[in-house]
Amino acid sequence: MKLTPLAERFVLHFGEMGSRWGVNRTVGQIYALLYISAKPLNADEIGDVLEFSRSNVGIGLKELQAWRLVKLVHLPGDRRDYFEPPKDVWEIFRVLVEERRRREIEPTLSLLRDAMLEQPGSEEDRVAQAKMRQMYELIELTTGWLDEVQRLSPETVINLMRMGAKVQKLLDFADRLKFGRKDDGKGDLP
Amino acid sequence: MKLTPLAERFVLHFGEMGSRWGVNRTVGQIYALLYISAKPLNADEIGDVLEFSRSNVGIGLKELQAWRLVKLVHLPGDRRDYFEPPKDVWEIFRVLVEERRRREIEPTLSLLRDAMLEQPGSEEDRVAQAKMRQMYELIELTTGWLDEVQRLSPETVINLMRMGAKVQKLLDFADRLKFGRKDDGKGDLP
DNA sequence: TTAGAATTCCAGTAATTACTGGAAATCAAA
DNA sequence: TTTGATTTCCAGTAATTACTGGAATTCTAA
Repeated sequence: MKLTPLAERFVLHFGEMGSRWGVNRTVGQIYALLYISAKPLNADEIGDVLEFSRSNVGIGLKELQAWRLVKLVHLPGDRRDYFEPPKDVWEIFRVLVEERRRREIEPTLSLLRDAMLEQPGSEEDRVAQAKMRQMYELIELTTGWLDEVQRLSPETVINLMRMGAKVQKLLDFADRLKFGRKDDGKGDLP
Repeated sequence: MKLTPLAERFVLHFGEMGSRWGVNRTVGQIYALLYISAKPLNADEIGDVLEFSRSNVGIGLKELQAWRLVKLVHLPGDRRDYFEPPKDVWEIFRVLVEERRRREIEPTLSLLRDAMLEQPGSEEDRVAQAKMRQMYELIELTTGWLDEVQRLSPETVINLMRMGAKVQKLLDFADRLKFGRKDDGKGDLP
């Protein structure tokens, strides 16, 4: 089996991009192939199309499962493992955010927490701890916000995003109405 | 010169984390060192503390400059190049978001745009194009929103983040007031 | 329980990426 | 200019990471 030129370009691109995210070329290509595939694929089909060894495909699929970017499914009357990505692109986005956070952010937060608790042994340590605290607070704020956003429905998030910076103006407006002020000097709705 | 245990832990951690972002251990360590340092450092000092060869430090610093994560500064009466990160942690955050977008997102958007314009050669191509369009729309929405947020002041962004999901409720509230409705069935402020 | 099909593991090898030391180039002050 | 200090470039080498094919294991249906 062979890829159409369109599919091939997509697959190769994700192979290259994979290396910029913590996954290798193989893994990127396998994911891209599954993403645009009309139906779930098994390891043999993937290896056949991408010309990877059977083992290499196996390893790649295991890594994608660890990322929760592909799911194992079974087809009736077929013992082999088939794989497909989550149906909804928002679901994929959510999983990506969660996994990156778990792998990259949480260990850093934990290190920063420990480091901040330590008794500084010198003036340099005191400066270093202050910088670490700044970083910690920024990450805490951002991830806390992400947590809250993830609780909203995709539709709500889409709406909020479509509003963009208008949110701030609307909030000013609501604020004024709520507290019955005439004008707070911060401008108005368009 | 030698690092305090506190600084060393931080530096080593960022070395490991570097590999999960597209930079190598060396680059991660150099950045971490500069970040917690009380004053700008030159290449010799960095190589001395981290025990890297002079060239290796040079390459690492060049990469960090390409990421705009460190700035070149000069000290009066000293010809050597000194380096320091942007002062404000929010500035660092902004730069990181921008650079990752430029390197990882823009090339993908460009590929997707091209691919979507092509005449599908088969049913598979049509399916693939539909998936690509979904991905494209999600990325467009998200990056467009990011653009708008980046125009706000850090203080405003901090405030919005602190509000978290309350934003949605406040917006419903503003919406109702604005259009003079008694109740739209979507709930109320707490 | 067994045969056959599929998956996982593993050791050796290939490919890639990172690092070093020295040589060349650049730069600023004299 | 020239000199001395500093930075950049480069080729060879080391280290890491990825890949392969086969062997061992697991699993299911008969």
